[in-house]
Formats: sequence, structure tokens, C-alpha cells
Amino acid sequence: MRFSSLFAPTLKDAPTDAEVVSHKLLVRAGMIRQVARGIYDYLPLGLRVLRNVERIVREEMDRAGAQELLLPAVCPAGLWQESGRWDVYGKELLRLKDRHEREFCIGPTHEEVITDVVRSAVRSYRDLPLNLYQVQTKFRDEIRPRFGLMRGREFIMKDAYSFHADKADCEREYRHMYETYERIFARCGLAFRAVEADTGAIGGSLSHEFQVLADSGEDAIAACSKCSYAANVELAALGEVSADAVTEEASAELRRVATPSKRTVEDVSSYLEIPVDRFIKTLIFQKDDGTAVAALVRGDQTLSEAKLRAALGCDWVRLADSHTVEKVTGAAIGFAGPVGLEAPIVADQSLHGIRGAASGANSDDEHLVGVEHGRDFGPGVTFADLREAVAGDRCPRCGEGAYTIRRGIEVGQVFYLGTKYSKALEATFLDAEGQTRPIEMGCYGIGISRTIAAAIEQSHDENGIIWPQPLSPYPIEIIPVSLTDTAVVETTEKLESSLREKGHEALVDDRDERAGVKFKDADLIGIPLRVTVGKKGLEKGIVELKHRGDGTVEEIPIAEAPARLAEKIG
RNA sequence: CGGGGUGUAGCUCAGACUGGUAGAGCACUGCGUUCGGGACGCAGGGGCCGCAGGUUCAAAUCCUGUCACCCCGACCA
Repeated sequence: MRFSSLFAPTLKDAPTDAEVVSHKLLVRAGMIRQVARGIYDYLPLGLRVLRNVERIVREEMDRAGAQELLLPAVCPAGLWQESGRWDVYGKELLRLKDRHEREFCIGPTHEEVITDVVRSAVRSYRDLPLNLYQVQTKFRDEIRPRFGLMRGREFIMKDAYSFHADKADCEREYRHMYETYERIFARCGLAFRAVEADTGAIGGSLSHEFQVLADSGEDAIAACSKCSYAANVELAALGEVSADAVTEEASAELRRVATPSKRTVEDVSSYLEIPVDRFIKTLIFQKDDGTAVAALVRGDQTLSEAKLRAALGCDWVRLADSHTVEKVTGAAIGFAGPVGLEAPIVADQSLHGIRGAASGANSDDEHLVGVEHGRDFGPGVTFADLREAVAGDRCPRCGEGAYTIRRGIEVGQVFYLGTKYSKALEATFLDAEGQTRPIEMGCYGIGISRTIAAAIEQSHDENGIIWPQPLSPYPIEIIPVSLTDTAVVETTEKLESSLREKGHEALVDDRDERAGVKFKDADLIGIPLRVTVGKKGLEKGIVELKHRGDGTVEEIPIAEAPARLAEKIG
């Protein structure tokens, strides 16, 4: 490819609306362009990277025995009504009507559609198992898209769905896909970690996320320092804590104190001069059945909604609005507490036996101090693991290690779905005994476009992108330093054609620009191997190979160049 | 949806407070010099100042509305 004819409008300045480095660099390198909030064009270089990720994904999925198909982006409402998600998915689901006023949505995920395909064709256990996948544009009308390709509304996803006669076979496939994902992300040249995860709106009971490790990641993951356990902090298991400083605190008399307009834990803590870890933070939630529940964590802890959902056994919870809070506690937001509260209470296990604590008094502008579990609240309180893990928390799996927290970008997730969708959509089969049974399902997603952003977040420097070789838009770039020196031009052309004979398409910067401009653009675009062909080198009979990643330079004799370079491309 | 902010040339931004011929740098075109890490000179082209109303002799500037985009929060692959 000749750079002079490539459509790659590079920029010296990053657009102001780009925040994260992957977004800035993708735009500056002329790979993507924003069209609307969370919606992007892929320009030629960006598309080549996208195709590389897709190619690796397809190769590994095919190798794993999955079959590619393509489902519609526009899906009829009926299927979504059958599964019940038409009502529960909310505004993230982009709904539209056709000319006959029939309702559709643009698919944010395709469990319904694929299940419809399978139920119409599968009759017998002999038709199973099946693993079907597609690479497709999805649309999720996110509340707040951001960070370029990291959280777009329209994005490209590989979604696979597997169908099985029994749970054991489904779990086998789950592990198989887990291993396939490890191969995929390893082949993409990414440093990643598979972690236990929440199942969220997709549903199901077992899930792992594949997180690319990067400081700018939106997710926090807890990993044990001793054993292999790792999980999203919202799900990372915490053992029962032994009596700590809080519970050893001498019991005090329950007292009511005035705390005018002090609503947050921080406000009240500094006002009363009581440490935040001796606060009982009381959050009022609404469950999916409409009832309210109070969730307690310590003032220094963050409640995990995922854990709360699990503890309550419900599909979703939502922080209650001010109206509900007032109804439940009899006070404005900021003054809720467990003492005398009518609503059901679930508390983090670390609050068991707490004494000498502070909490809201369920009365405007008042808090309680000297609160003691057992004496002042309970016994109806349910204790559970409700808080997000923090660095230093002990790992309950091995009981030895402590958690370290790292940031990650979720690029893939695997779910064991069970029969959630097959039951709702009546996707059944006849087993060997002639019994009608619902199909066991798993689903497996990879954010193709997000993987591109994650690769950049993980691998870049102040000059631009550093692509892992397998994702690079071109495997190698050749820069002829001069266009007037015939030896330079001829060597460049020979090198280009001999690489092409070996199956490698080089990007040749044949623009009539000064060398500095070409070098800067090369760094920005991030092709990992760069060959400089210049007069100086030719006089010595060599070309220079510069590695974009570590900046090292190798001198390669011209005659050996095609073979040596092809070898490095791999 | 709540809070904050921004819309002026392809990109980054001045100009607005105090209304009076629309600017700079980069990019682009031509010529010359230069030529291994974003060169220099000279000469050019390019703007419904987001959009719509209003005030005014006169609006990029003041007022109202609207749209778009960004950030923080709740939410989420």
C-alpha cells in the first residue's frame, strides 16, 4: 500500500472531545471519526485493525467447532416480549416502529433471535450440541457513551450461543469457550485476566469476564496474591471478618445527636468527629417486585449492587428515589439508619456484632451514636457479603493471599445461561427417553471494537500507538527517506515486492514529505516494524529496522532483508 | 435524568465582558530554497461565528428558544 494514496487523515492535535488515549490516538492516526455520540466511522486503517481482530476471532471460533451465521440487526418486538426483556431491558434498548406501526428493536444482544432459530430447527438430542456465532453491529443506547470505542452505542461484537442436551455438556462447552477466549486474546497480543463476574441483565448463573489490564480501565478487578482467584470487585468474595477494631469498641449508651443538614457519611463523620469506619451506611433500595429494602455497609465500604442482588435473589435493584426513602424511613435522604426501621434489612457481614457505631436516626437532621447490633437493631437482620473488595482484603478461596486491585477493560464475557431463554421461548428437544426438555444454553461475547481500544490503552507511548503485531493494520512500514535518490527508491520497491511475494503487504510511505514527517506519522500509526531506506544505510549496504515498541534499531544487509523481515513479521 | 461546560476555517484556539469590515497557529494550493525526527520565505484559497427567533441603524458579540458535543453522577458489554 502506498501512503500517498491511502486515506488516513492524520492530525497533529487531538480533538477536544476525545478524552482517553485510545480515542485520541485512533482519531489522530486517521483510523476512526466520530459521527454522533457513541457512533463512529472506521476509516481504512481502523477497519484493517478491526478485520484483524475479527479474523483471529473467526479462526479460533471455527477451530473450536462453532459455526458462523448472521442474524438481523432489526428484531421484532414479539421475541423480546416472549422472553420478557421487552419490558425489563429499559431505555438502553433502541425501539422503533415500521410503517405499519409494528414494533422492533435494534439488537443489543441476540439470545431471543438465536433461540428462535434453534427452536424452529432442533427437535432431538441428536441435533445437539450446537455452537452458533456471528460478528455483527450491535446497538445499546447507553445512558452515557464515552471514551471513544471503549463505550460506544453502536459497536461490533462477536456473540456466540451454544445449545446442549444437559447441564454437564453445557458446562463442558463453557470451559471450552473459556479456553478459546484465552487463545483469542493471547493471539491478539494482549495482557489480560479472566475473572469471575456478575451476570447482569443477560441472566444466568455462572460467568467470567476477560479483562485487558490497563490503568484507564472502567472495571476494577481483585486478584489474589497467592492463588489464581480473580474477580470483578463487585463480585470478589470476601470471607467473614473476625472481630475488628470496630466491634471491640466499648459499648456505649445509645444517644440521639443533632446533625443539621449533614447527610453524607463524610459530613457527619467530620461533624461528630467519629471515624468513617464506625458508621453504618444505610442505603434504601427498591427491588424488582417493587418492595423496599435497606442495605447496610460500613461507612468506609462501597456496596456492591451485584452482591446485593445475589443476597436478595432478585434480578435487579435500584437505589430508591427520595419519595420512597421518606416513606420508608420517615426522614429525608441522608438520615436513614437501622434502628427502628420497618423495612427488611440486609447487612454486610462485617457489621455483625458492631458496637459503638453511628447511623442515621430516621429523623431529619439527627443521627444516633453508640449503636450496637443485637441490642439496638436486629434480630431480623440478614447478614451477607455485600461490599466491594478493596486492596488488602483476604482471599477466602485460599485463605492466605490478599487482594490486589487492578484496572481492567472488559473485552469478553462468557455466561452459562441454563434454561432461562429456552424456557421462556419454549426451545425444547426430545431426549433419549422421549422426554421433552428445555435446551441448556451458554453465551459468549467479545467486544471486537472495544478490543481495539483496549489494545491501545495497553500499548502506546507519547508518540502514538504501538500495535501488537497481529492487530497492526499493516505488518511493516517502509520509509524511503528520499524520493529523488534512485537507489533508495529502487531498494524500497524491491523490498516491497519481495515482501509481497512472501505474502506481506507493507505500507510504503512514498509521500513527498520530509523524513521527520514520515517518522512522526509512523510512530503515531504504530506499525510495530519500520524499515528506513536511506542513502546513509545503502552506502553501508544495509537498511534499518526500527522496533516501534522498544525503539531498538537493527541494521540489516540489503540482500538478507526480505527473508529477515518476513521472519520477524511471523 | 440531575450537575458542570463547549459550539467561530479540516484541527487547536483567540475575538464576546464594552455590538461597528471575522482572526492566529497548524493543515491546504502555487513558486523558490531545504531534505534522516512534524523546515523556511513569498503569494494564495477556505467561514450562513451550530440553528431559529428577538432587541438594535448595526449582532460572532446582548436576549429567548432549540440542537449538538464533552465532563461528573446514577446506569452499563
